[in-house]
Amino acid sequence: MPVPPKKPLPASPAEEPRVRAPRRKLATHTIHDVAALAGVSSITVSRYFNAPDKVSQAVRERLREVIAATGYVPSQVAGRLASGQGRVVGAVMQNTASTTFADLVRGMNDGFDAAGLQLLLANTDYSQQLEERAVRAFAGWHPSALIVTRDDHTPDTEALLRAVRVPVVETWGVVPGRPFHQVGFPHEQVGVELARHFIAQGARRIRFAMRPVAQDFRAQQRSMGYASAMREAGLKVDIVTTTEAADEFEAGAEVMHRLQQEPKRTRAQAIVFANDSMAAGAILQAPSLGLELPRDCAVSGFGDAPIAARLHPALTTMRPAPYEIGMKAARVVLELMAQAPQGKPAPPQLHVVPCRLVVRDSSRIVR
Amino acid sequence: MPVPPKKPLPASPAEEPRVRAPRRKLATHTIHDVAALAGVSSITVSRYFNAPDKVSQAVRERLREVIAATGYVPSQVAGRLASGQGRVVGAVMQNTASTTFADLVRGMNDGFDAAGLQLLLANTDYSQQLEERAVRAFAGWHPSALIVTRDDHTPDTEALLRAVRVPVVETWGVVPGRPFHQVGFPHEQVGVELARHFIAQGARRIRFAMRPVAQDFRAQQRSMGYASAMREAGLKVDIVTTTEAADEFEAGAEVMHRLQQEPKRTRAQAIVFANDSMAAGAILQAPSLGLELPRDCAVSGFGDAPIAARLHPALTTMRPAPYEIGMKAARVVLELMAQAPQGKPAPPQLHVVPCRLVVRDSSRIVR
DNA sequence: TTGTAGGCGTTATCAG
DNA sequence: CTGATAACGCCTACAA
Repeated sequence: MPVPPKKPLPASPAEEPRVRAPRRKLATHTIHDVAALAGVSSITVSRYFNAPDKVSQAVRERLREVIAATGYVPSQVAGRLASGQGRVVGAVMQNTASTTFADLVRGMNDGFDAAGLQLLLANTDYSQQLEERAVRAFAGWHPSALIVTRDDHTPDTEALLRAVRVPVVETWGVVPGRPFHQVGFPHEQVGVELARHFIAQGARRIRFAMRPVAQDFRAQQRSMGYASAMREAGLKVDIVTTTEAADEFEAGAEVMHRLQQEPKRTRAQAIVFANDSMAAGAILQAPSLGLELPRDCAVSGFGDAPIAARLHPALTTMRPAPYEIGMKAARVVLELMAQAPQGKPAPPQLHVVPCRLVVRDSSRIVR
Repeated sequence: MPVPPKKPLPASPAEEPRVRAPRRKLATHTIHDVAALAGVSSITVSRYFNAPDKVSQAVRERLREVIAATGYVPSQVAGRLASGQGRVVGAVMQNTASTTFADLVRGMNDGFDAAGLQLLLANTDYSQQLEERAVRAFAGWHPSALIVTRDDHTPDTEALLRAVRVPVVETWGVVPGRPFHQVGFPHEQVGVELARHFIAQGARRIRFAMRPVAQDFRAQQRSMGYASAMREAGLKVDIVTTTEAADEFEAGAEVMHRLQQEPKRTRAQAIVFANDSMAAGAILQAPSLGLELPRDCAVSGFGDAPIAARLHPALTTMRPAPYEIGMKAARVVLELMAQAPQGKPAPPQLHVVPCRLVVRDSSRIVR
């Protein structure tokens, strides 16, 4: 006869032979506590949160009170495990600190928030290694989608992205021929438009100026667009790269120094700067070099930073729409989730959120 | 004889009368799959990830191969549920899009990343309502801590913050007498230092200029510091507020317009701008108004934005350390987690990450 | 509209 | 060093 497990000695409460220590709990109140207090089953409480219409008015009222009294909040962790849906989206950014990328994040966050998806963020400072690490880390959250902000991944990253079997959206730039969905605009086109803007005004010596950081591959893409437009027009491609040390403003100033030292007759009539900060640095430096812009040299930027319009001369630039791109990326993800609950992985599409040329004084070619 | 509760149908697998449809799964491979393939138990696989030293060299090698072959990634969701530790930190930011706050986020992210904590981000655009919503949402993730970036919460939010029974860190600013941990610097002090900087140079008519947005309560705190320093010196407090419509740069320009129209003898000798953008707007606008800075009016900013050093005159400003503040906030959280595994909730402490005065040309009082 | 049974993938506990 | 067992808190499937 097996021993009866219960109550060998009523006097000593610590007598129980093998009581396992209780394990650490995540929640103070659980759905069961709430259910018990309201006199319903726990699934009804679950429905109260996930499908309120399926719960009667009366029960709903009672639950509202109990929940308010206990301060119960459903556990996201348990819920996601049980439902088999992570409802999380991982986004890998190259540079969280710039306002442009910050706006991109804001757009995504707003888009996902409304749909109950939690955005997980990683910052890589343009490192491919860190991107790989981030993607791997996100995989463990069973993301509903992954968003990346570059198109040149390490082979391992690319393999990982396919392996997670989840929609992948490349954002900010778009380039043809990628195996993933893309939301953004073609950076080459930015270079093309700015070059043409100057070419159309009759300029022939047009320079592209950028920093040497291999990291900012988008700037390189823009420079390539510039180059192709120049070649198309039969003009000489003239890309200058600044020294390493400088920050963007400093780099812009350096470009002007160099320009000033060139003989007037052969020097660039216009400079397409890789971004607004460089262009601003150039404009701010010009007066002390005895250069008057745009008479002595027309300039343009990229980004339409708030300061662009306040410079003298006001800066001609291309205005991207980072917030809209982020929002659109979120929408694309939501669509993909709705379309393919499982099975066929929807062919990759290109979503262009265009970039606008904003013409101000700085780009006027003066003869 | 009662029926044995175990093993419902050992012999015939297809005999079962009611086979339930399989439920949706989160993972493609589980820890059990890996364990089976490697010929060990699943707990050993768990140890391989969480305590590798407790697994023999041989087994470790075998597991490495199997994991590489399957592409298995441990489920964060399941792991956190089982371990009873969310290992998540929720951070509520007022304005994700500014570089300063973005740097704050970067600091936190870097700090938490190293410790395996996942940062969850919310953006409120200075809304107290959205802050409350975000805190509530984060509660469901069983955060190890919550980070907020203001000290004036709604009563409900404040109640929520206490109810989660988790360390709460208020960051960016610090003010005495709060019930939560704080990491940052006293914004009043910024106003005090800048006012004194001008007072020490003999200026008597010193103005503080800000936008009317009630939202930026930090700027208000800085203005109060300015005011107290002025009163202390027996000088008149002169706080001007711009019109609604303008952005920061525009607002700064507006302040200069107003200044120009005042009679020279009574107008401000120095202006403490609420931030660098406003000050930059002012400096950029001045020449076209026939004002020469700092001769006609000395100015200062706040934030030490990259452009501050490149303006003419270069802008005197206060330099905060957002990245360091974020990093420190992360450290504080980690310490609190280590200190109080449970029980006594460590008395709130103040951690000041100081803000530095950076003197440049714009603040020179010329007589 | 409400309830029962059981599993989601992992780790804590206890035992070899 | 390795393993069996039982939660963790919720939700899907199915039944009433």
